[in-house]
Amino acid sequence: MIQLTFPDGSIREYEAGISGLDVAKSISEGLARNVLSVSFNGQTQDTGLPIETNGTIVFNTWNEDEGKSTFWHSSAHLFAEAVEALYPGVKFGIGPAIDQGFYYDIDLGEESLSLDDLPAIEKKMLELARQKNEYVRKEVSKADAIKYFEEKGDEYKLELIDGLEDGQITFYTQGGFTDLCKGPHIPNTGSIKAVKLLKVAGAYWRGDEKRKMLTRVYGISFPKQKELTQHLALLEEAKKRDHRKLGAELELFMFSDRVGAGLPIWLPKGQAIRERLQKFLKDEQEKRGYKMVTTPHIGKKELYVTSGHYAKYGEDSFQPIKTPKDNEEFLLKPMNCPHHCEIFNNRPHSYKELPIRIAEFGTVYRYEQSGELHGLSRVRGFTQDDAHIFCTRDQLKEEFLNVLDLTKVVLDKMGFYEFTAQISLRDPATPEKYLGSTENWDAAEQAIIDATEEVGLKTVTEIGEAAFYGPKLDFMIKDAIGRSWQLGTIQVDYNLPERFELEYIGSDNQSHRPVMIHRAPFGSMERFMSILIEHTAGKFPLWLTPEQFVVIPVSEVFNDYGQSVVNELAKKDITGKVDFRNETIGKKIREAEMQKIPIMLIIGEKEQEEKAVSVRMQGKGDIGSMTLGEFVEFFEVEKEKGE
RNA sequence: GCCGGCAUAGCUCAGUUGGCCAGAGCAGCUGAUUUGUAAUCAGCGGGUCGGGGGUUCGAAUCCCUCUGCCGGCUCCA
Repeated sequence: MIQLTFPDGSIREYEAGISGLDVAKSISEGLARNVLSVSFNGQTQDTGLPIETNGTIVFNTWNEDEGKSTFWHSSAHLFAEAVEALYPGVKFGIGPAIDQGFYYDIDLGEESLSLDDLPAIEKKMLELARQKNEYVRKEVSKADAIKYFEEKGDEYKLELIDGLEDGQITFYTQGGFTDLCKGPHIPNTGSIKAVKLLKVAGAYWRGDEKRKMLTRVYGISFPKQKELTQHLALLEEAKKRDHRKLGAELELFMFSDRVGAGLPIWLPKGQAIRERLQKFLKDEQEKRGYKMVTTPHIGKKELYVTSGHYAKYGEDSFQPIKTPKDNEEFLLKPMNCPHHCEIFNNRPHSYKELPIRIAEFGTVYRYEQSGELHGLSRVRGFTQDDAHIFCTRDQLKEEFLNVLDLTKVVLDKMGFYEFTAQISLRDPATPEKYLGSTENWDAAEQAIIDATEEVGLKTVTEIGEAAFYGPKLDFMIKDAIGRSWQLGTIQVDYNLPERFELEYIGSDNQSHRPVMIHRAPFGSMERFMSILIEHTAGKFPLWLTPEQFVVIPVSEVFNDYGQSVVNELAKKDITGKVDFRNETIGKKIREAEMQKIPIMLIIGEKEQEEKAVSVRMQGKGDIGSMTLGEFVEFFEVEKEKGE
């Protein structure tokens, strides 16, 4: 007999060799029907596999991430089966589950796939799913595995097998399709009730741009049709919120082919928001001892040779600008930090001055590959809400906490209440990728870990994601429709102080090297705006929105009163304008609604007599009439709500 | 950069297998209308069919090339 511990802590006894499915059955029929895979001692496996020893067992159903992942992985196999049935002779790369669904890479040979071909594959998948074919696991020897795929002529699977150890190779077969796969899989195809293939795209074999481009098909599947419908509705919603669409509609920013790809141009309304964001951050930073600076947009090439960026990125950057006579070379600045290091170097520093916090909304230029450009979230010219903190090693943790606090204030203000922090550490296996001593790296990584623990931040740790000069902490936020984005970043750097020979005089009258922290709570104004637009769907909170209200007179007779309302409100720092156009009020309201102006003030004879306004809120409709004084109070309350 | 797709008026889109002066709605302009909570009516103007080259008696439509955009891949100091 073996003892199995369940998630609730209870323990039950079973015969050794019992399958996960039978354990589930012993609990309830419903569970047995819904279990997709089991996690035994933290290892996910098929429900049909025997359990031989004592341990903990977790049942993964659709409600668990593990369950979804198993379900989607099995769906990828079903997809491959359908593709093979419709396109005989194709070869397969890999087909994993991802966050939202699955994909499979296919070598179609002479064939090609377009979006129009997908419905036929979906249909085939559902047809095969209804056969309720079991996913049958089989352990095979390496020799047999090679033999199978040699006969099939699938060099991709052979290459995968090449990297596996004999004795650890398994095949899974469902219906007429067999795949190299370590599993686990759901019991049978019958639970896959709804399928949608979403995208066709190219993907390099093994992510290597020198190797063959395969056709990747992305899809998602569900145990219920209703869930697919909901998912598609969510995708629809995301499309509506697309910042590129809203940015154009609300006239926040634009691009111009003549100016160049990836070079955003901020229009007056976008700029108004941008300035309010910057003012907010500047005020918060001033409270925390930051000093603003301005540095030029270009710098001598040697500056970046010194910083190490030239060696690392020089080839892939905008190339140097040359002066006409002396042939000096200048680079568009890709970063602000070398300039800020020179500010630190401007004069000697005592330990008593530290930490020194230098902030700049610094516009930088980076050559992003043409295929990378995407709205405001990936551009070639952008403004970082940058700052560099120069401190002693002993101050590192406290400064880190200070930055964490600032970041939290910023996220709260913006309405991002759900976030995690990702700690990116170096990969000890590839030390050649990193600059600086092991000792310094250890200390920096420890400072980040300690600080996040001290404030009880929810964190995930990623090995190998560190920057080349130091470990970092990135904030991952969840937006209003549940998507994750990476926002601000905090990075510890021992490297630049070394390269720029930064020094301060300690209490011992000796020279010491300061530590540097790079940080940007927004990340960049451009990227942050893109996320904010999609998070709010263009309905910015009152304190941020470029036009807080519009006055709509019912006829031009009341234009003068309308202007006096605007003037009165301007005194209270409430900004808006009168819509003087000769249009019906229905039309003016419609346009204000579509422009997402939060407040419409309709005025006519009654309002003029009573020094009042009739208030309509965007998306909510008419909320009644109030005097101007009452409106100012109402506005302040609404503004607080939005914060 | 790579693979695939797309590019018609300011915007959203029609334009059948190459064939008369390339269309619609919205926006714009002019005029009428003076409006009470999501589109008032009428008239008018507007397009080198993304740029360049080619095939053809004839190209928005077919081919090449450049630019830009979209979906991915790779990359992201």
